[in-house]
This record gives sequence, structure tokens and C-alpha cells, in this order.
Amino acid sequence: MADRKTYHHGNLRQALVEATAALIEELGPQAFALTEAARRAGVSPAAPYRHFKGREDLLEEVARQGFVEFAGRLEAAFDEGRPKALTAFLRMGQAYLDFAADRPGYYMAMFESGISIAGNADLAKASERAQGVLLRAAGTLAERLPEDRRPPARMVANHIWAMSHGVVELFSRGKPGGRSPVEPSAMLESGVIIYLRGLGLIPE
Amino acid sequence: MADRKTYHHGNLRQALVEATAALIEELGPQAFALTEAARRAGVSPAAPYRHFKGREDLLEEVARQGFVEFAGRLEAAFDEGRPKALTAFLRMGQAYLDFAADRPGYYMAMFESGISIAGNADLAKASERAQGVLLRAAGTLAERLPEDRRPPARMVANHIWAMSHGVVELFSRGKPGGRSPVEPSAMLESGVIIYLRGLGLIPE
DNA sequence: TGTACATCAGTGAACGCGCGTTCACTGATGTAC
DNA sequence: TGTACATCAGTGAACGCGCGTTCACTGATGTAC
Repeated sequence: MADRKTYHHGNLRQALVEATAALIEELGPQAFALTEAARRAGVSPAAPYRHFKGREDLLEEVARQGFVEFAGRLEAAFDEGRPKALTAFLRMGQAYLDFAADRPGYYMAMFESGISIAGNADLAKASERAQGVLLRAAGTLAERLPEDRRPPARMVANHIWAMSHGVVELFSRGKPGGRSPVEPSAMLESGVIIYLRGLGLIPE
Repeated sequence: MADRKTYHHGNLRQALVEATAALIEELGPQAFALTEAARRAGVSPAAPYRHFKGREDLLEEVARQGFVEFAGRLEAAFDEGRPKALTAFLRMGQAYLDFAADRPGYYMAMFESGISIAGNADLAKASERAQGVLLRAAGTLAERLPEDRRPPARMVANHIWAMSHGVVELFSRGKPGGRSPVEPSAMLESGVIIYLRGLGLIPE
């Protein structure tokens, strides 16, 4: 990536996005430097300004692409609730963790960088799409309960999202308590199963 | 804080800790500057080096003090499970959110700053104490179940911690999806109640 | 196919900035007698 | 109570650094004819 034959890069915009994601993974979402991303793409520090308004704009694009892939993965994992809504839902939880593990730089840009999602229409759209997947999955699940004990899909989606995000932040990167003896994926699965049992979606 | 009568500050160490917490709250845990903390304490940029080894050391002290207060609040809220283990546990969940809301700078230093907890003995001790409170509370709760369906206290503690942290990160600071129509505290409470029902701790 | 030219995507040097840290120093405080 | 002096907790100037951004520029590409 650092060398290049031609004067024109050819794919600089995307190369910068990927270099930035790698940098965020290494240094954290606030410490990444536009200059350094340019260096890794084999380009002068001024070149990024042909493709992005500035540092913030680049960061938002990383997050946006992250949300797009994230939504796609969640959607594919849920697969419209096939073959059973319950197993599909658990599969989606694993996809959540897998994304955070496979694309840490993107995940951090999305959820830990402090960017303002509302201030960027494309970004907001991508974020909403991802949330929509979660919401529809929760709705599919909730529909299996009789109406008088059916929880709001939004609430279920938020609870599951919170637990998933918490597992990623606290246990997936060896952060605070050091190594947990339990794998994050097992921890999320057991948590979600207990939660769904509490909703009455899984029999004793 | 910016002015001072005497040549000696008198309480600079603590003033720096508090200024740093305020800065983290404003700028995020990676963007705070030692220089700026000194400025706010009304002192030259070299003065902090009389009290801390450097920037990292100061950040770790903010986190350490955070863990101490955090543990104290959780412990007080749980109050040995009085009057009932269940209500005490829910009260502890609220205390978790209250701490994050009242002391955001400390919370960020503890959980979002990327410091290495294991590398600092005092910090590790404070962090473990906070985790210990959660763990004992989960144990007290688990004991109410017959042995053959009693979950490991560590697992319960981790699940609750993950959900609490997730609610703080995703919904307490208006972060990704913008304003949620539900209060974070209501969201955490309903999530914990459903989870505990799934464990069999709350009857249908 | 060839040429003129507009447009695009880079360069490289420079800027002002604030940062973390070090250094020799000095003013204030506390203690021994 | 007074004095000498060690220690402590600040100062202020300086350093080297890398950052984000701007600017006039130039090499490469694409298009009209």
C-alpha cells in the first residue's frame, strides 16, 4: 500500500478508509491521524483533501461503511427468521460479536469515536438500517407470544443490543477484569437465552 | 480553580484529578491534555510532574478514584441485600447508571480510556473491589434458587454488568440512534427484570 | 489517429498550534537546635 | 522565640514532535473535434 507506480493512486478514497480503520484498531478512535492514514496509503498529507472534507469526514465514512457491512451481516445471519425465529435470533447475536471481532476499527468508529451520527445524512441512514434489522428480528420473535404478553419490539431490540455491546466492550477485548474464563460468544448466548426465557419465548 | 493566592497550591494532586475528569467529560478520554488540566488548576504545565509520573499516571489515578467511588456506591445501594435481595439488586442497577451519569469523566476513564488496568496494582485492586461487589450481589441472588438450577454467580454478574454498560454506552449519552423515547433507567430495569425472570428468580 | 485543452488527482512546502516532557531555578514550608 | 537549613512544590522557558489544513503547483487523464 505504501508504494505506487503511477502518479494517480486509482483507489485512494477506499485505501484511506481502510488505512484509517486499521489505525483506529491500533490506536483507538480518537488517536488516529489523517496524516498517518495518508502515509500508509503511500500519498502526501494533502491528498486526502481531494476525497474528504477533513479528518472528521473521513472518520464518518469509516463508520458509514461499517454500518453498511454490519447491517448486511446481521440481516444475513437472521435470514428472515429461518428455520426458526429463535435459532435465527441467536445466530444474529453471534454475528454481532463476529463483526466486532473481525472489524474492530469499523466497530470503534461506529460506537466509540464520538462522531455525531445525526449530523450526517448518509451515516444516519446506514445506522438506521442496522437498527432496523435488529428491530425486525425482535419483532419476529415477539410475534410468537400471545398479544397480551407481547413486549414492544423496540424494547427487546434495545435490551439485546445493550447486552451485545456490553459483552463486546467489557469482555471481548480483554479490557477491564482481564481475561474472563468464558468466551464472549458463550457469554452472550447464555445471556440472551436467559433473557428470552424471561420473556416466555423459551419453555423451562 | 484558575487563581490562587499562595505559591503552593495546597491540594494540587486532587485538583488535577478533578480537572482531568472534567476534561474527559468534555473531550473524551483520549483527547484530554495534561497541559490543559494544569491550566485549569491554575498551575504551570510542569507542576503536574511533582505529583504524577506523566499523563498516563494521572489518567490511571482518575480511573482508580472512579473505581473506589463506584464500588462504594454499588455496595451502599445493594446494602447486603436488604430488605429483599431482588429489590436491592435492582437498586444497584440504578446506582450503576447514576454513577455513569453523575461522574461521566471518571466512568470514561475507567471503561473507555484504554488504560491497562492490570499494569497498575492500586488500580487493579480498586477495579477488583468493584467487581467483587457485583459478584457478591449476584451470589446473594443466586442462592435463592435451589442448587440444581442455580447459575454461577460470576455469569450472572457478567450478564448484568454487560447490560448495564451497554445501556450507558448506547442510550445514556444520546449516542447512536439519537434520543430513545425510553429513559435509560427504565430500560435497564425492565431488562434486568426480564433476565431475572429467565433465571427463575421472579415468578410469572 | 492526432492534437489542444479542460479537468482531475496528486505533490511538497509551509503555517500555526498545542502537546508531553525536561531542566535549572526559586519561593515557601517545616524542622532541629 | 529565633535562626539555619533541608526539603518540598512550584515556575518559566525551552525542546522536539506530529498534527490538520492551506496553497500554488504539476503530472496524468479524458474529451472534443
